[in-house]
Formats: sequence, C-alpha cells, structure tokens
Amino acid sequence: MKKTSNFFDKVYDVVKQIPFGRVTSYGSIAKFLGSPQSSRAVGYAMNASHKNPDIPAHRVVNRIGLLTGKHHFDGSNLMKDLLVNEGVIVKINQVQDFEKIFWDPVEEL
DNA sequence: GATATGACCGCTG
DNA sequence: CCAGCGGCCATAT
Repeated sequence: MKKTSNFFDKVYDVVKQIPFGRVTSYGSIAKFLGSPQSSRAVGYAMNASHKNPDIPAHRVVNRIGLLTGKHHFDGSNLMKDLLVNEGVIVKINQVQDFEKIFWDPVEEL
C-alpha cells in the first residue's frame, strides 16, 4: 500500500515477463530499473516474492548463473527442478549455458 | 526513529 | 589470483 515498492513493483513486472526457459540476473534487472547497484534490492524483492506466487524467482539468478537463492525456495533442489523442468540445464547450484538462456530486459525490453 | 541484515555487483589493493 | 570494501533499496528488530 502506499508508495510501496516502487522498485519492487518494477522488479516483479520484469521477472513476470521473463520468457519460458530463460533466466536473468539481479544486476541486469537492477540496471534496467535504472540502478545497476541496487542488485541487493532486487534480491530482497525476490525474498518477498514468496507472497507473490506470480514471481518466477527461480528464473532469477546471480550474474554467474549460480542459484544463490535456492535456499529460500523449498530449501532443496526445487529451484533447480523448476529450471530443469523448463528445459534449462542446471547443475548443483549452477545454471549451464547461462549465456545462451540469459534474458536481458535492457535489450529485450 | 535508528541499526542491522540480505537471494548482489563492481572496483581496488 | 584472492580478499576486502562500498553502494543501493526495503524489511525486520
């Protein structure tokens, strides 16, 4: 309510627009929002994404494709499973072919 | 109201 | 090459 997460709102909007079988990084989203150093805020937005089921946070990883937030999902390989389920090749805590499936909102949007 | 923390990123030493 | 620090936004105590 109120001003709310002006930032969060944009983050959610972008994340929800991530195509199927694609992933992006926190920094890219933050950069798209106009604050390339606010990657932390993006990460926190993902944390709050638990109350926003429409936020495919599993498609959002760090800049190296590492599933840093897999902790926050189910606590297991749920995040990995979701990505693999979409056709994304994922190893233990790391996305393979990250450069190929990487979706940059700055360029796509 | 202020302090501390967090799913990050980039630069400097 | 590896380690440390700062910066941004919001939430929690």
